[in-house]
Amino acid sequence: MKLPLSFYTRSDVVQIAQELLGKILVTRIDGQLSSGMIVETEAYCGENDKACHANNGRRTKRTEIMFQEGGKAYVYLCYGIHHLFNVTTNVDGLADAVLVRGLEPIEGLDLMMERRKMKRLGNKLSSGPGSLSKALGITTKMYGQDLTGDTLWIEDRGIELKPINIKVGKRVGVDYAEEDALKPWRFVIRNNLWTSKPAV
DNA sequence: CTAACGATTCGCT
DNA sequence: GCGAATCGTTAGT
Repeated sequence: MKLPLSFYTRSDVVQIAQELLGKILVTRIDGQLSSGMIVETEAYCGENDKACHANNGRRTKRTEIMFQEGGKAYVYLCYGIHHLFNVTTNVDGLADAVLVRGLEPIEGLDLMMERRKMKRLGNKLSSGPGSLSKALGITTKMYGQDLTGDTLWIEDRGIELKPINIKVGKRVGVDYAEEDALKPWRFVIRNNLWTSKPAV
């Protein structure tokens, strides 16, 4: 079943990041379905987290969506090349988000491989935030998409993870955030092939 | 208006 | 393992 708005509007973004492991991220573009299980996430908190784009009152055109009510897609371009997909959380006025960094493909394998221009299936297909966005066809056109809509959404298919199967670590690529770079806000599924590089 | 840089990936060595 | 690719956003002039 599709996750309800109430899943996203809760206040503990770190908790939500952890719960998103094992959920299914789905896109439907031009009638074509593709999906995968979320195997890696990172939490970003608007208040008190220098790694977050919206930290320190930076409410700009780009970060605006994070300040609104949760349950929307925050997509932005990184290094001029890669589209990174985030889920916004919390209530109106609080800019929290969860970055999805790894996906285990489930449906639409051919479509994903075509988008990624890969000849053979490999874990590079959708591990890493830029890669999975491209595999699912997520671009900045999806900015602000409602996750309770029918283009881009997240499902719960009853997959349950025990705490022992979840690894926790510091976030990737945020060394500039000083002391906040050390926060244990990265969650990955243990022994899953589809997580991005540095295993915690 | 201008300049600097990033929540990265890929290809080559 | 290392470096280039590449452009929107941001902050400062």
